[in-house]
Amino acid sequence: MEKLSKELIGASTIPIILSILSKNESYGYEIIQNVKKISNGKIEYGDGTLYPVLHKLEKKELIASYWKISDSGRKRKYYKISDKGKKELFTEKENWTVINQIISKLWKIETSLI
Amino acid sequence: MEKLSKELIGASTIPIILSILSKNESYGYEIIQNVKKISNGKIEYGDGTLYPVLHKLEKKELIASYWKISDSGRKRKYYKISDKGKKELFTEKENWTVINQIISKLWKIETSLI
DNA sequence: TTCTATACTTAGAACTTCTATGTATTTTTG
DNA sequence: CAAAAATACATAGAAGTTCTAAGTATAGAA
Repeated sequence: MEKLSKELIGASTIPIILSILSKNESYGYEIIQNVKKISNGKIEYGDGTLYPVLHKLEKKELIASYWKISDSGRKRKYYKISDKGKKELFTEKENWTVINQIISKLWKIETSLI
Repeated sequence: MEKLSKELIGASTIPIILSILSKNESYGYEIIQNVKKISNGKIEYGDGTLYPVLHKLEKKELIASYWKISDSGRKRKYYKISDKGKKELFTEKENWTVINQIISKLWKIETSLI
């Protein structure tokens, strides 16, 4: 199985990021690694792709950030989900469920005709 | 439940159109009505949205078109899925399944932590 | 005869993400 | 110790997308 299509990646990026942040605070680089791992390499965000998305989410106040110095002395920008972000995530989940139902309905009918 | 997000609509448009055309030949206006019905009004393509997508799919040779005059005398441009389009639909289904697994995995973990 | 529904087209606006490039530090390897 | 690789973030501009809006045209209903 190959990489996923751009459209699907695009549609899933925000719900995925919000989901990850709803479990633990995290920072850009770690999110990229995490998503790669979870998806078995099928989703690999470029850093130039993810960071602008994080900035956008912060601007919309769905997440908030703060700088932290790690033990190694490395600077990391941590992101945390906000209440608004949690609500948004809930809505995104509902949407995803609905579209899945529509699509699986279509595909079931079709399969039965083949 | 409201209308779906643009991103999800965008990601699902091509698989949905190809699915519909894999069952029956159809034309733009009918596809719009059909999707509206199947989705209980949650997906309502504007005509200015759907037609360019059909043109794009035709240019990529995933579908082919021909004009037909209906009994009423009205001109309709019918679209038919091609072999290439069927392959594409298959790939899209695989992609959709994969992303669903990734996402539902994320959401399951999260739910169990709440 | 006027309005609504049917039917298609396309230019341009608006919005996205992705590529490419830049900066900087820490860790690993030779 | 020096070089290379990994870690970490930022952003301008390219490229691609869909959506809005406006236009054309005909059939049927009121």
